[in-house]
Amino acid sequence: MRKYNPKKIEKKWQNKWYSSDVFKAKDSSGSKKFYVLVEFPYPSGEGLHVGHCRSYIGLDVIARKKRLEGFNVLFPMGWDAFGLPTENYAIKTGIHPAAATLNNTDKFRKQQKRIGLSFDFSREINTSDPLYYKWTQWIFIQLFKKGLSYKAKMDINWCPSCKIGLANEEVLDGKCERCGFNVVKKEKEQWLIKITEYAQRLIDDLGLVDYPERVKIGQKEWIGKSQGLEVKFKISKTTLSASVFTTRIDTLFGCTYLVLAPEHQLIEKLKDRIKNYRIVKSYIEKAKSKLERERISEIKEKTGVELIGIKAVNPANGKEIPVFVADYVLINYGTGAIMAVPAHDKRDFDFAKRYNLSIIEVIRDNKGQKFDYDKAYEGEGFLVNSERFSGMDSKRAKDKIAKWLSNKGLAENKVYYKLRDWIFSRQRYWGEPIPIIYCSYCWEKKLKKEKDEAREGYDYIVKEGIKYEIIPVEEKDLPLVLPEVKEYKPTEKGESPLAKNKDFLEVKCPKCQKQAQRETDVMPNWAGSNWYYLRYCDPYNNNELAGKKPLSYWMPVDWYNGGMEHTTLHLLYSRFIYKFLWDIGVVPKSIGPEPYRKRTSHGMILGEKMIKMSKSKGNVINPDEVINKYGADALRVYEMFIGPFEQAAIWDTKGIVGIYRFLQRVYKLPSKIEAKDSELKRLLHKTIKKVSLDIDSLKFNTAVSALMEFINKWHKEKTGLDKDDFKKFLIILSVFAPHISEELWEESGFKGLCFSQKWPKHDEEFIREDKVLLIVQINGKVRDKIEVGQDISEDNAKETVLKTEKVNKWMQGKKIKKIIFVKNKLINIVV
RNA sequence: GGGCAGGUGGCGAAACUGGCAAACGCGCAUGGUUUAGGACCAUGUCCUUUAAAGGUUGUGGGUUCGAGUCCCACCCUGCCCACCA
Repeated sequence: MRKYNPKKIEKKWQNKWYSSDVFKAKDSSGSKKFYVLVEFPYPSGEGLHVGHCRSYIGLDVIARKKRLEGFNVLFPMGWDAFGLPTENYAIKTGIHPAAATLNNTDKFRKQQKRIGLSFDFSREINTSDPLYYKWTQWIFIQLFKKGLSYKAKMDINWCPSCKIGLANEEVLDGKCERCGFNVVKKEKEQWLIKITEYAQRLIDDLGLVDYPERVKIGQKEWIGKSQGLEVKFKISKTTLSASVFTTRIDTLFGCTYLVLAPEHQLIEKLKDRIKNYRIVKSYIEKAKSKLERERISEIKEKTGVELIGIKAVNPANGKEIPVFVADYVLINYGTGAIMAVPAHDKRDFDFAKRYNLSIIEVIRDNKGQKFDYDKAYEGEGFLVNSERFSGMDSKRAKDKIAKWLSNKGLAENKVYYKLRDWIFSRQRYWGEPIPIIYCSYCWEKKLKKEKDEAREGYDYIVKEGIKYEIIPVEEKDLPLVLPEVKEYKPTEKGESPLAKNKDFLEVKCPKCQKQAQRETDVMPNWAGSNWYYLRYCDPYNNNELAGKKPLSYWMPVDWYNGGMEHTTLHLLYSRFIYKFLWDIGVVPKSIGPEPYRKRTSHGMILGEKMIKMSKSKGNVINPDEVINKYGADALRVYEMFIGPFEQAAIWDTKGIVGIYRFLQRVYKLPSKIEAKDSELKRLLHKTIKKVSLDIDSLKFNTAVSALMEFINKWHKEKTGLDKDDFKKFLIILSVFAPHISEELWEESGFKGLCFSQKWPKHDEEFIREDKVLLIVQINGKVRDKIEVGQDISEDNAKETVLKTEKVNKWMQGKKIKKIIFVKNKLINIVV
């Protein structure tokens, strides 16, 4: 009796594959290329878990199928190795992050090979390798040279526990994403990247790519474009004015007060005229020091202080209105000031109610329902109480009022984005050192004119009263290697541990050779991961980020799959960096302005009761355990069978048993090759058709079930398949279960590897059925099913059906009103 | 508060442009095989009912010869974002 022994089979084939070059992508090839990319993992100490595998296996199926279809496939793997967990591990254990990383990547690679993934490991990259991050630093320098990176003092989210500045996206609910500590505000000098400059293009070019609609929506929402009007409100008895941004200029007549953000500069300018300045000042101080957490929890409780002695003028009607400072207005969106229309904005309404401010209805909904002063009406409608605009439709009023104000020079069209510049500094150790040098001598040498034109943050910085010129490291001196340090912890002041390393900190200025200082911040995780797919095209190039020739051949990425959680930020950042590199000609123009042609996202794999798998909950499933028990093929097929690829799925180890049974059944079949049976042949061709279509549309689960149905049928039949058809079956099976397929291929005496055959095509001739099952309905209810010839005519069908016993029984004493006939499917008699 | 995804057996899930609801798998039940367990094989398994028949896709309505699928209203779950003017 044959026994299915996955351990033996899998080891054997993995040895063959990984010691040969079957998975290697060839840079020059006559055939068409196909670039399949999966997000590279952060090599944590825990190793791979079954969630990673879902993406790898799914795209491995795609990659293998594309190869069988004759494409020259690039399917690479690498490591996103910089990052906090490894650094925290170093702080705890004293083990150098590089050593830990080496350990972890070895582990990951080994695990991936145990699954039989067809990655081209000869192109493996590692973001913490100086030969790689040389180019990450190089990109930063190019950004700097184009004025797209700058240093600015800003309030950052500071985690007092991790002693690290956090990006907005790392703050969840006012707490540090990693340690859960409450985040506070802290002013720090940070490097920023001007992604905002690309906002419009990042929206527009979404039209060029094949992403799921929800991903496109996510990107657009994050960029948050809004088109509106910037309107000037004069401050009474002064020459000053406050600009506000609004998308609802049609509500202008309902504006009954103005609100400034606490950080608004106008307050300082009006200092002497504000009668209650002390109270205002203390409100501002309090607002500024508020923790993120408090601000969020106080959304419903809007607070503010009136600037007594100050009035603004509503440009619509010349009326004087009060001015407030309140922290529900944000300094970093729009102009940092708003015109408040309490009748038609919920936030303004809440505020006006609290401080007893007047509320004037100016928009009435189209049903003409009167405003009830109970809550704001935010919809559109027609104008009331708006002088000569009253009665006008709100859409038309927008244009009219905008024109009227523009002609008076009081307003202009404006577009704002929610997207902010990207904070690119981390006061940490385990990251790419930012290749910047600060030289005070160079600054002093500058001509007065140059100094006048210089911008802080772009050309110079000020540190403890001294000005320094910002000078990028010379490109020939890259990589700027991350030095050894004694301690990996940030300093008490919250500086990078690099600041304590004198050999690193002190450097000769590349311009004047005098004593200068290095930047000690490092880059965030994103830095290495937003251009890695370019490096795979040419991973060993030491003169360029990647050569033009391999880039032109391989790019763009044809299919990129990754986690749902990366579909906004990682995707946006990497699209931006790509566009920049494309603009400066590093990436050939011919590739086009987008890096990824198609993006898909796999769903998460959850533990029991829909709980996320995590180390702390102890419910992480390690693929090794599964492989030890059932084999890699079973793991692969199970992960594809578990549910729709793009939806979350619940892991159930018991479910693998069914897959194991299926594979076992497959293994025992070969004795049945020989005889011919047209029914089985027909099913095979149907199966080929379904599996081909399903894989292309990411429906792996139904593709697997089609394979099962075929095997079940074969298992029951007394007869088998001929050799050619058996080959076809093995080939379509091999993308899911490559080891067992290869073994059976060899055992059957077929030539070459199953891996390098041709993907079979189904033959419609074989699929065609002579007879079809016609559903017979009476009044839409199924009453009978009869077998009729393919393509039977309507008249024939009627005649046949009306003769049958069952139909006659149901028809007794009833008249036919109508008959609906759907060819080869159904006939419905309406009585 | 906004956006997105989803709601179908005991469970994971199928159902192409409206046309046999529950394919495939797990689990369960009965029988066979086995020293026993496991494994394997066979049969059955949405609900009510012996059957005939009827009912059933979160709830309520609508369109249609016909609705899990389309339209309207509502309820629930998950994820993401959140004072963005």
